[in-house]
Amino acid sequence: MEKLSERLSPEHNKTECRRSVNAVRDALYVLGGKWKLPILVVLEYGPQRFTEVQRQIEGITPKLLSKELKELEMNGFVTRRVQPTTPVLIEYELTEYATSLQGIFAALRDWGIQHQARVRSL
Amino acid sequence: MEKLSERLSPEHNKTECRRSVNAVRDALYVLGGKWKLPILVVLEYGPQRFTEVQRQIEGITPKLLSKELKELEMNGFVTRRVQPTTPVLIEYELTEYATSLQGIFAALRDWGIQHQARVRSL
DNA sequence: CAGGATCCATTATGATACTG
DNA sequence: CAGTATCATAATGGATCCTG
Repeated sequence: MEKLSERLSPEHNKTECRRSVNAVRDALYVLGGKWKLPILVVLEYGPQRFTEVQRQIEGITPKLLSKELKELEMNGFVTRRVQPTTPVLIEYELTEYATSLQGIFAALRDWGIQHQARVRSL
Repeated sequence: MEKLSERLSPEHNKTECRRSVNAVRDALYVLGGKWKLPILVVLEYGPQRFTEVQRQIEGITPKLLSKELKELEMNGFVTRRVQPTTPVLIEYELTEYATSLQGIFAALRDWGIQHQARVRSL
């Protein structure tokens, strides 16, 4: 891939660089932290209950899962739906807006798989 | 895009889900924290000195920058090069392996830009 | 099941100042 | 310039118990 630094003036280059950094930082602002991305990836596989999500993400405690889910809900990535059955069934699901994150999920997943292979080979 | 949950059995689905979560988690393990990705994005624009990097990432302190750079170096993403000029010139640059992260950078940057536009429109 | 409350330990991050 | 040292706070984690 062509390096940006080879085709742009130094000044333009820095401006571009900051723009990128700010975009990435804004993305990380809402997706940052240890658990948000893993939680979203789990929910990508369909609506799931609290305990289901907890089981898929080994290591997370209910306290943290609860907190992260609330933040994701506030940021419009997740919906908490209560099914009025008996007993009540509570499911978390991705919002329409969250589907815009698929590119990020895919990139992280693909790289993670490559990286796992690399680490094993060392 | 087709939903994974619509074409796979529930069991296979869960296995796949965990695989994805683990891949993402392993990626986040080396890229996690508040500053690693921003630092790598800056260095994508060419080798740069400590202070240069610091200026591009507003808010980072030298302590954190130093710590993060060391970790990135240990993980094989960054090289610290000392030019034997007078005075000495120290530059940080991405390694070959770090270029495998371009997909992640691009995904985060693109989404971040979209997200900025969305936030502004609210 | 779906969490909330509490208490404590460990990290992570931050502000400021300082050095070779 | 390229960091280090010191001090402080915030975020996160772990254990345990509790409730509608």
